[in-house]
Amino acid sequence: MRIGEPAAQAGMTRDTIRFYEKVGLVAGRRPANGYRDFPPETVAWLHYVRTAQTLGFSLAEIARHGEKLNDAPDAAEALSALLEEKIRVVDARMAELTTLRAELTARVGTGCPLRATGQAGRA
Amino acid sequence: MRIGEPAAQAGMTRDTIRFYEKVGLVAGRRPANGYRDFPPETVAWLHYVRTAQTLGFSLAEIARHGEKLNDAPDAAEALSALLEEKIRVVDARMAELTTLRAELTARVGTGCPLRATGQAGRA
DNA sequence: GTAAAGGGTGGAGTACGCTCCAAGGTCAAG
DNA sequence: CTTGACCTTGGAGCGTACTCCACCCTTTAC
Repeated sequence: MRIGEPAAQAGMTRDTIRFYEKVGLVAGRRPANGYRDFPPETVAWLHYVRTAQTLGFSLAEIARHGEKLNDAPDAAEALSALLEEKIRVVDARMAELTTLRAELTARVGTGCPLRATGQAGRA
Repeated sequence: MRIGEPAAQAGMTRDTIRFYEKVGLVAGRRPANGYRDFPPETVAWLHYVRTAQTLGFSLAEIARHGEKLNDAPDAAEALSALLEEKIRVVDARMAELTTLRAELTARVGTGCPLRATGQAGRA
Protein backbone atom coordinates (compact mmCIF):
# COMPACT_ATOMS: atom_id res chain seq x y z
CA MET A 1 0.00 0.00 0.00
CA ARG A 2 1.12 3.52 -0.60
CA ILE A 3 1.26 5.94 2.28
CA GLY A 4 -2.26 7.33 2.01
CA GLU A 5 -3.97 4.09 2.81
CA PRO A 6 -2.39 3.26 6.16
CA ALA A 7 -2.71 6.92 7.04
CA ALA A 8 -6.44 6.91 6.41
CA GLN A 9 -7.02 3.55 8.05
CA ALA A 10 -5.03 4.36 11.15
CA GLY A 11 -6.43 7.87 11.38
CA MET A 12 -3.22 9.78 11.02
CA THR A 13 -1.70 12.05 8.44
CA ARG A 14 0.83 10.99 5.85
CA ASP A 15 3.25 13.37 7.52
CA THR A 16 2.92 11.45 10.74
CA ILE A 17 3.72 8.19 9.01
CA ARG A 18 6.75 9.73 7.34
CA PHE A 19 7.82 10.97 10.72
CA TYR A 20 7.36 7.49 12.16
CA GLU A 21 9.47 6.07 9.38
CA LYS A 22 12.16 8.60 10.17
CA VAL A 23 12.31 7.52 13.79
CA GLY A 24 12.25 3.85 12.84
CA LEU A 25 8.74 3.07 13.96
CA VAL A 26 7.54 1.80 10.61
CA ALA A 27 9.34 0.57 7.53
CA GLY A 28 8.40 -0.26 3.98
CA ARG A 29 9.88 -1.01 0.61
CA ARG A 30 10.84 1.55 -1.96
CA PRO A 31 10.05 0.54 -5.51
CA ALA A 32 11.66 2.28 -8.46
CA ASN A 33 9.20 5.16 -8.50
CA GLY A 34 10.29 6.32 -5.06
CA TYR A 35 6.89 5.85 -3.49
CA ARG A 36 6.78 4.10 -0.14
CA ASP A 37 5.16 0.67 -0.22
CA PHE A 38 3.87 -0.67 3.08
CA PRO A 39 2.72 -4.20 3.84
CA PRO A 40 -0.90 -4.56 5.04
CA GLU A 41 0.21 -5.35 8.61
CA THR A 42 1.37 -1.79 8.90
CA VAL A 43 -2.17 -0.68 9.59
CA ALA A 44 -2.48 -2.99 12.58
CA TRP A 45 0.94 -1.93 13.76
CA LEU A 46 -0.04 1.72 13.60
CA HIS A 47 -3.14 1.00 15.66
CA TYR A 48 -0.91 -0.74 18.12
CA VAL A 49 1.37 2.27 18.24
CA ARG A 50 -1.58 4.49 19.10
CA THR A 51 -2.70 2.12 21.83
CA ALA A 52 0.76 1.96 23.33
CA GLN A 53 0.92 5.74 23.22
CA THR A 54 -2.24 6.10 25.23
CA LEU A 55 -0.54 3.79 27.73
CA GLY A 56 2.09 6.42 28.10
CA PHE A 57 4.85 4.77 26.14
CA SER A 58 7.09 7.01 24.11
CA LEU A 59 7.63 6.38 20.45
CA ALA A 60 11.19 5.30 21.24
CA GLU A 61 9.94 2.68 23.67
CA ILE A 62 7.37 1.46 21.21
CA ALA A 63 10.03 1.16 18.55
CA ARG A 64 12.16 -0.90 20.94
CA HIS A 65 9.20 -3.18 21.61
CA GLY A 66 8.77 -3.65 17.90
CA GLU A 67 12.39 -4.62 17.49
CA LYS A 68 12.22 -7.06 20.34
CA LEU A 69 9.21 -8.67 18.75
CA ASN A 70 10.95 -9.00 15.43
CA ASP A 71 14.08 -10.42 16.98
CA ALA A 72 12.38 -12.88 19.25
CA PRO A 73 12.52 -16.54 18.23
CA ASP A 74 9.03 -17.00 19.56
CA ALA A 75 7.13 -13.86 18.74
CA ALA A 76 4.01 -14.90 20.62
CA GLU A 77 5.94 -15.52 23.78
CA ALA A 78 8.00 -12.37 23.51
CA LEU A 79 4.85 -10.47 23.00
CA SER A 80 3.10 -11.90 25.99
CA ALA A 81 6.12 -10.90 28.04
CA LEU A 82 5.94 -7.38 26.72
CA LEU A 83 2.25 -7.15 27.38
CA GLU A 84 2.75 -8.36 30.90
CA GLU A 85 5.42 -5.75 31.38
CA LYS A 86 3.03 -3.13 30.13
CA ILE A 87 0.35 -4.34 32.47
CA ARG A 88 2.75 -3.86 35.35
CA VAL A 89 3.37 -0.31 34.15
CA VAL A 90 -0.34 0.33 33.98
CA ASP A 91 -0.80 -1.08 37.46
CA ALA A 92 1.95 1.14 38.79
CA ARG A 93 0.39 4.15 37.16
CA MET A 94 -2.97 3.31 38.65
CA ALA A 95 -1.48 2.92 42.09
CA GLU A 96 0.05 6.34 41.73
CA LEU A 97 -3.28 7.81 40.76
CA THR A 98 -4.94 6.11 43.68
CA THR A 99 -2.48 7.76 46.02
CA LEU A 100 -3.03 11.13 44.45
CA ARG A 101 -6.75 10.70 44.60
CA ALA A 102 -6.56 9.95 48.30
CA GLU A 103 -4.43 13.01 48.80
CA LEU A 104 -6.90 15.18 46.95
CA THR A 105 -9.83 13.75 48.83
CA ALA A 106 -8.09 14.41 52.10
CA ARG A 107 -7.66 18.03 51.17
CA VAL A 108 -11.20 18.71 50.06
CA GLY A 109 -12.78 20.84 52.70
CA THR A 110 -9.63 21.44 54.69
CA GLY A 111 -9.57 25.00 53.45
CA CYS A 112 -5.85 24.98 53.02
CA PRO A 113 -4.68 22.85 50.17
CA LEU A 114 -1.45 24.72 49.82
CA ARG A 115 -0.29 23.65 53.17
CA ALA A 116 0.91 20.10 52.90
CA THR A 117 -1.16 17.38 54.47
CA GLY A 118 1.42 14.94 55.62
CA GLN A 119 3.98 14.48 52.89
CA ALA A 120 1.72 15.91 50.25
CA GLY A 121 3.52 17.92 47.68
CA ARG A 122 6.46 15.62 47.36
CA ALA A 123 4.37 13.13 45.48
CA MET B 1 12.90 34.68 50.60
CA ARG B 2 15.27 34.92 47.72
CA ILE B 3 15.05 32.43 44.91
CA GLY B 4 17.46 29.85 46.29
CA GLU B 5 15.35 28.97 49.29
CA PRO B 6 12.10 27.99 47.59
CA ALA B 7 14.19 26.23 44.98
CA ALA B 8 15.95 24.09 47.55
CA GLN B 9 12.82 23.46 49.59
CA ALA B 10 10.71 22.49 46.64
CA GLY B 11 13.48 20.49 45.05
CA MET B 12 13.84 22.42 41.85
CA THR B 13 16.45 24.62 40.30
CA ARG B 14 16.44 28.40 40.39
CA ASP B 15 16.14 28.30 36.64
CA THR B 16 12.92 26.37 36.94
CA ILE B 17 11.48 28.95 39.29
CA ARG B 18 12.49 31.76 36.99
CA PHE B 19 10.81 29.85 34.21
CA TYR B 20 7.69 29.46 36.31
CA GLU B 21 7.69 33.17 36.97
CA LYS B 22 7.94 33.81 33.26
CA VAL B 23 4.87 31.70 32.57
CA GLY B 24 2.96 33.27 35.45
CA LEU B 25 3.01 30.31 37.77
CA VAL B 26 4.69 32.12 40.64
CA ALA B 27 5.15 35.77 41.50
CA GLY B 28 7.14 37.77 43.97
CA ARG B 29 8.18 41.29 44.80
CA ARG B 30 11.22 43.01 43.41
CA PRO B 31 13.03 45.16 45.93
CA ALA B 32 15.50 47.80 44.82
CA ASN B 33 18.40 45.41 44.42
CA GLY B 34 16.62 43.53 41.67
CA TYR B 35 16.54 40.24 43.54
CA ARG B 36 13.28 38.34 43.58
CA ASP B 37 11.58 38.18 46.95
CA PHE B 38 9.06 35.39 47.46
CA PRO B 39 6.60 35.00 50.30
CA PRO B 40 6.93 31.81 52.37
CA GLU B 41 3.74 30.32 50.88
CA THR B 42 5.58 30.01 47.64
CA VAL B 43 7.20 26.83 48.85
CA ALA B 44 3.84 25.17 49.49
CA TRP B 45 2.60 26.43 46.19
CA LEU B 46 5.54 24.92 44.38
CA HIS B 47 4.89 21.58 46.05
CA TYR B 48 1.33 21.87 44.93
CA VAL B 49 2.48 22.56 41.39
CA ARG B 50 4.54 19.38 41.43
CA THR B 51 1.62 17.38 42.74
CA ALA B 52 -0.69 18.75 40.10
CA GLN B 53 1.89 17.94 37.46
CA THR B 54 2.03 14.32 38.48
CA LEU B 55 -1.73 14.37 38.05
CA GLY B 56 -1.15 15.22 34.46
CA PHE B 57 -2.05 18.88 34.58
CA SER B 58 -0.06 21.21 32.38
CA LEU B 59 1.59 24.28 33.81
CA ALA B 60 -0.95 26.42 32.00
CA GLU B 61 -3.81 24.59 33.68
CA ILE B 62 -2.16 24.85 37.06
CA ALA B 63 -1.67 28.57 36.55
CA ARG B 64 -5.37 28.91 35.74
CA HIS B 65 -6.25 27.04 38.90
CA GLY B 66 -4.07 29.38 40.87
CA GLU B 67 -5.84 32.40 39.43
CA LYS B 68 -9.24 30.96 40.15
CA LEU B 69 -8.20 30.40 43.74
CA ASN B 70 -6.98 33.95 44.10
CA ASP B 71 -10.10 35.42 42.56
CA ALA B 72 -12.57 33.33 44.50
CA PRO B 73 -14.47 35.09 47.30
CA ASP B 74 -14.29 31.92 49.33
CA ALA B 75 -10.95 30.37 48.65
CA ALA B 76 -11.67 27.23 50.64
CA GLU B 77 -14.82 26.54 48.70
CA ALA B 78 -13.26 27.31 45.34
CA LEU B 79 -10.46 25.00 46.20
CA SER B 80 -12.68 22.14 47.17
CA ALA B 81 -14.42 22.55 43.85
CA LEU B 82 -11.12 22.41 42.03
CA LEU B 83 -10.03 19.38 43.95
CA GLU B 84 -13.25 17.63 43.18
CA GLU B 85 -12.76 18.47 39.55
CA LYS B 86 -9.30 16.98 39.70
CA ILE B 87 -10.60 13.89 41.36
CA ARG B 88 -12.97 13.43 38.47
CA VAL B 89 -10.03 13.75 36.10
CA VAL B 90 -8.11 11.14 38.06
CA ASP B 91 -11.10 8.83 38.01
CA ALA B 92 -11.44 9.24 34.27
CA ARG B 93 -7.77 8.51 33.77
CA MET B 94 -8.03 5.41 35.91
CA ALA B 95 -11.01 4.17 33.98
CA GLU B 96 -9.03 4.61 30.81
CA LEU B 97 -6.15 2.63 32.24
CA THR B 98 -8.51 -0.08 33.37
CA THR B 99 -9.79 -0.42 29.83
CA LEU B 100 -6.29 -0.57 28.46
CA ARG B 101 -5.28 -3.12 31.02
CA ALA B 102 -8.18 -5.32 30.07
CA GLU B 103 -7.22 -4.98 26.44
CA LEU B 104 -3.66 -5.97 27.18
CA THR B 105 -4.72 -8.89 29.30
CA ALA B 106 -6.97 -10.09 26.55
CA ARG B 107 -4.08 -10.08 24.16
CA VAL B 108 -1.62 -11.94 26.34
CA GLY B 109 -1.22 -15.38 24.88
CA THR B 110 -3.22 -14.70 21.76
CA GLY B 111 -0.02 -14.65 19.77
CA CYS B 112 -1.24 -11.84 17.61
CA PRO B 113 -1.23 -8.49 19.32
CA LEU B 114 -0.98 -6.61 16.10
CA ARG B 115 -4.31 -7.81 14.97
CA ALA B 116 -6.95 -5.82 16.74
CA THR B 117 -9.09 -7.55 19.33
CA GLY B 118 -12.43 -5.88 19.01
CA GLN B 119 -11.92 -2.17 18.78
CA ALA B 120 -8.42 -2.32 20.10
CA GLY B 121 -6.11 0.15 18.54
CA ARG B 122 -8.63 2.92 18.41
CA ALA B 123 -8.33 3.46 22.11
C1' DG C 1 38.92 45.36 50.66
C1' DT C 2 38.36 41.21 48.61
C1' DA C 3 36.60 36.88 47.52
C1' DA C 4 32.99 33.65 47.31
C1' DA C 5 28.24 32.71 47.26
C1' DG C 6 24.22 33.84 45.36
C1' DG C 7 21.35 36.53 42.09
C1' DG C 8 20.17 38.95 37.53
C1' DT C 9 19.55 38.90 32.18
C1' DG C 10 18.85 37.32 27.49
C1' DG C 11 19.22 33.85 24.51
C1' DA C 12 20.43 29.31 22.79
C1' DG C 13 19.65 24.42 23.07
C1' DT C 14 17.12 19.95 24.15
C1' DA C 15 13.65 16.29 23.74
C1' DC C 16 9.18 14.88 22.11
C1' DG C 17 5.78 14.53 18.61
C1' DC C 18 4.18 16.23 15.34
C1' DT C 19 2.51 19.77 11.51
C1' DC C 20 2.91 22.61 7.57
C1' DC C 21 5.04 24.26 3.49
C1' DA C 22 7.13 24.86 -1.13
C1' DA C 23 8.84 22.85 -5.04
C1' DG C 24 8.71 19.12 -7.77
C1' DG C 25 7.94 14.05 -9.57
C1' DT C 26 4.39 10.05 -10.75
C1' DC C 27 0.29 7.96 -12.01
C1' DA C 28 -4.56 7.05 -13.71
C1' DA C 29 -8.46 8.83 -16.16
C1' DG C 30 -10.61 11.15 -19.94
C1' DC D 1 -1.65 14.99 -23.42
C1' DT D 2 -3.38 17.36 -19.85
C1' DT D 3 -5.54 17.41 -15.40
C1' DG D 4 -5.75 16.19 -10.81
C1' DA D 5 -4.87 13.13 -7.18
C1' DC D 6 -1.17 11.34 -4.82
C1' DC D 7 3.54 11.02 -3.93
C1' DT D 8 8.54 12.88 -2.97
C1' DT D 9 12.06 15.87 -0.31
C1' DG D 10 14.14 19.10 2.97
C1' DG D 11 13.47 22.27 6.19
C1' DA D 12 10.99 25.44 9.17
C1' DG D 13 7.90 25.99 13.06
C1' DC D 14 5.19 24.84 17.26
C1' DG D 15 4.03 23.78 22.20
C1' DT D 16 5.64 21.91 26.56
C1' DA D 17 8.89 22.09 30.11
C1' DC D 18 12.83 22.86 31.09
C1' DT D 19 18.25 23.41 31.17
C1' DC D 20 22.48 25.63 30.44
C1' DC D 21 25.33 29.43 29.28
C1' DA D 22 28.02 33.75 29.46
C1' DC D 23 28.46 37.82 31.46
C1' DC D 24 27.54 40.97 35.03
C1' DC D 25 25.86 42.71 39.66
C1' DT D 26 24.85 42.26 45.01
C1' DT D 27 25.49 40.47 49.33
C1' DT D 28 28.03 38.30 52.96
C1' DA D 29 31.93 36.79 55.48
C1' DC D 30 36.58 37.41 56.71
